[in-house]
Amino acid sequence: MSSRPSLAQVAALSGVSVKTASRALSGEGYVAVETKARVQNAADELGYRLNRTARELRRGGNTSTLVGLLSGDLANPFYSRLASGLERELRMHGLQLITASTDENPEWERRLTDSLLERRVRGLVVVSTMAEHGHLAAERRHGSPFVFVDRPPVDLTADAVLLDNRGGAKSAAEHPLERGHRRIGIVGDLSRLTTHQDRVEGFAEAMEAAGITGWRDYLLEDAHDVDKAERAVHSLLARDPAPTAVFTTNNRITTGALRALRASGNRDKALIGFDELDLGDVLGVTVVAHDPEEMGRHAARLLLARLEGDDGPARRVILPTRLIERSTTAVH
Amino acid sequence: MSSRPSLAQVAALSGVSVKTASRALSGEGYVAVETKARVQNAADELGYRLNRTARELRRGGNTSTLVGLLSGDLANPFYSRLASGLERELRMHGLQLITASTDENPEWERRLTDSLLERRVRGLVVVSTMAEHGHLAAERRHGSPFVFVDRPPVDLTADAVLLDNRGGAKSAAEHPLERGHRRIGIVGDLSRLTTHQDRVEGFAEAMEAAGITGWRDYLLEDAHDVDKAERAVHSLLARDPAPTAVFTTNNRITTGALRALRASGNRDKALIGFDELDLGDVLGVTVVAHDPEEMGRHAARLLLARLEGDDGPARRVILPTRLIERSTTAVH
DNA sequence: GTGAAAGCGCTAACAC
DNA sequence: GTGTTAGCGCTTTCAC
Repeated sequence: MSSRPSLAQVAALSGVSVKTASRALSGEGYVAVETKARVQNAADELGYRLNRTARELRRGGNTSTLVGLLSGDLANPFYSRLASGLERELRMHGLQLITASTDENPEWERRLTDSLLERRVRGLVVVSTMAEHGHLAAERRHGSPFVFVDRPPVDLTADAVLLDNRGGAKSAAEHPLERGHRRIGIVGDLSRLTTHQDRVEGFAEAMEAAGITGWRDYLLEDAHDVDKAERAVHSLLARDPAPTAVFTTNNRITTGALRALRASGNRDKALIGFDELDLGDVLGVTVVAHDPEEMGRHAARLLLARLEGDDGPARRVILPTRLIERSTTAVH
Repeated sequence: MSSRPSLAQVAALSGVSVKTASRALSGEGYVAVETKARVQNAADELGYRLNRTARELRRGGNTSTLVGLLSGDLANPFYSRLASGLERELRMHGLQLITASTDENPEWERRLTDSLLERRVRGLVVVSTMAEHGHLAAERRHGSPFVFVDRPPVDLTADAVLLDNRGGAKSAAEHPLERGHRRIGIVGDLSRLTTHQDRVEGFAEAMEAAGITGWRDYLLEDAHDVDKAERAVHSLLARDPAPTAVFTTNNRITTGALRALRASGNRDKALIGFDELDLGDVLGVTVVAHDPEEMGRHAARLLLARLEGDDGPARRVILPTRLIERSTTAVH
C-alpha cells in the first residue's frame, strides 16, 4: 500500500533531472540512449506509472482523452449498443468513454452532467431526459462540444444524431392498415419524450390518412418498463371491441407485449414494434428497425470533427428506419 | 471557445483571495455569508466550474472517483447488464464508471489497463481475456484494488466474482439426459477461456456419470460469435448419427443455435443454453440462468470494501445458476 | 474570517 | 543532451 512513485523518484534513482526522466519516458525530445535505458530501468524497478491527470493539467486546456456518455440504463440494449458503437469509434482515436446512467431522471442527468464537466471531459454525448438544455449554453462557449443522440436539444444549438421517428412510425401504421386492420392499438413510453411524441404523430398521420378517427381510444402512454407494458397490452386487449393489431413504440414495450400476447394465448393479433429485438428474427416479430451502434459511431464522428476544430453550424444527422416484415403481421 | 475560468479569476472578480473563493465554493471552512454570496455570483457570471482533476491532484493519493471496467463488447447483453449493475451501485456511492472494451483481445486489454491506471482510477473491475495476470502484482502493492469478474485471476491474488460454471453446465447436461437423450452436442466459446473449460468439464462430468463416452465427437469449440455458432450448429446437425440435443455454452451461441434450428426447420431437437436470453421466456428456451447485474453489484461491493480499507485476504464470490425449464427441452 | 506561500506530478520555456 | 525555473488549478499549512 506504499504510495505511488513519482517522476521525481525515478529521476533521483537514475541520477538525472526530472525533466530528463520525463523526456526519456515520454519519448519527446532528445535523450542519450544510455540515459534513456537507465531511466527506464529505474521506472520499472519502482513500478512507476505516468500520472496522466497531472500531465493533462500541465498541458492545459483540451488535452483530456475522456468523453462522457449520459444515457438511460445500460441494461437496455438500445443504450448498450449505442455505447458499444460510440466506445469503439472513440477507442480507435485514443479516447476513452465514461458512462453515466440517468435512469431517465432529469435530476440525475443534471448532477451527472456537472460531474462530467468538472472532470473536464473532452466532449459529451447525451441521450437527454430533460425538458430543455438552456443551462448548457454557457458550456458551449467554453468549447465543450455536445452531441445529442436520439432526442434533440431544446433551447440550445448543438449537433444531434436522431432517428426518423415520424417516418418509421408512419410505416409501422401503414403496414397493418394495408393488411386490412382498422383498430390498431398503440402503446408508448413516457409521454414527455419527443421520441414518443414523434412516433405517435407518425402513427396518427397514417391512421388519419386512412380515414380512421377513433385511434386515440387505443392509445396508451407512459408504459416505461416491461411490466407496465405487459399490463397495458393486457388492458388494451380487454377493450370491446378489441384492437386487432398493436404497435409498440420501443423494445421494452414490445417485449412486454410479446409476454402479454403469449400469456393470453392470443395468436391472431398482429404486432409491430419500434426497435429491432435481439432475437427478432427467430421470434418472427415485425419491427421498425434501425442501428443503434451506427448512431453511436455517428455521434463519435460528429464529436471528433469538433475536437479537430470544426466550428461550423450545428449538424443534425437523421438516420433512417426500415420495416422488417415477419410473421407477427403475416396474414392468416 | 474562450478558455475556462479558473478559481483565480473568480477570486479576482469578487475581490477576495483564491483560498477564500475556494472555501466559499467548496463549503469547507468558515466564510462570511456575504462574502460567500459575492463569490458565488462571480462564479456564476463567469460560468466557473471546479476542475476536479486539479483538486484530486492536490489532495493526493486516493481521491479519484473513477472506477474502470474492462470487458468484452458492451453490445453483448452479458457485459452490458454487468456494467449496468456495477455502474448503479458505484453511482450510489459517488463513483463513476469508465468502460473499455477489449474485444477479447489480450493486447487491447493490456493497453487499456495501463491507460486506466495512468488515469489513477480508484479501482479496476475486469473480465479478463488474458492468460495470466502476474504483471499486475506490482500494482496491487501500490494499493489499486482489482476485482475479477466472470473469469478468475491467474498468477495473482485478487478478489473475484465468479459463476458456478461447472455446476451449471452439469445440470444443463443432466436435464436432457434425464429425458432420454444420449447424443448431446455441445458448442462452446473460445477454448482458452476458463469459463468455457469449466462448462465443458461440468458437461463431461454428467455425461460420463451417465456412461456416455463418445460425447467429445459432438464437441465444437471457438464459436465466438453468432455467425460462427450458427454454422457450428448446422455442421453438428449434419453429423450421422445427428445429436438429438444441443447445449450451447453462452448467449451468443444460443442465439446462433436458434437461428440454425429455425433455418433447418428442425423442431424436434432439444436445446439448452447457458445464460438467460432477453426473450427466453417468450421463445421458450430452456436455459441455465444467472444474474449479470447481480455480478456487477457484487463486484462493486467488493471494491467498495477495499476502498474503505478492508485489507483482509482476497475474497471469492461464487454465484449460483439455476435451470429454467422451457419448451425447447419439453418431451413431445 | 481571511490570506500568502508552498506544492500535488507533470511539462513548457528557456537556459547551458 | 541535459538541467533550471515556473506554473497548470487547486488545496494544505500556517499565519494574521
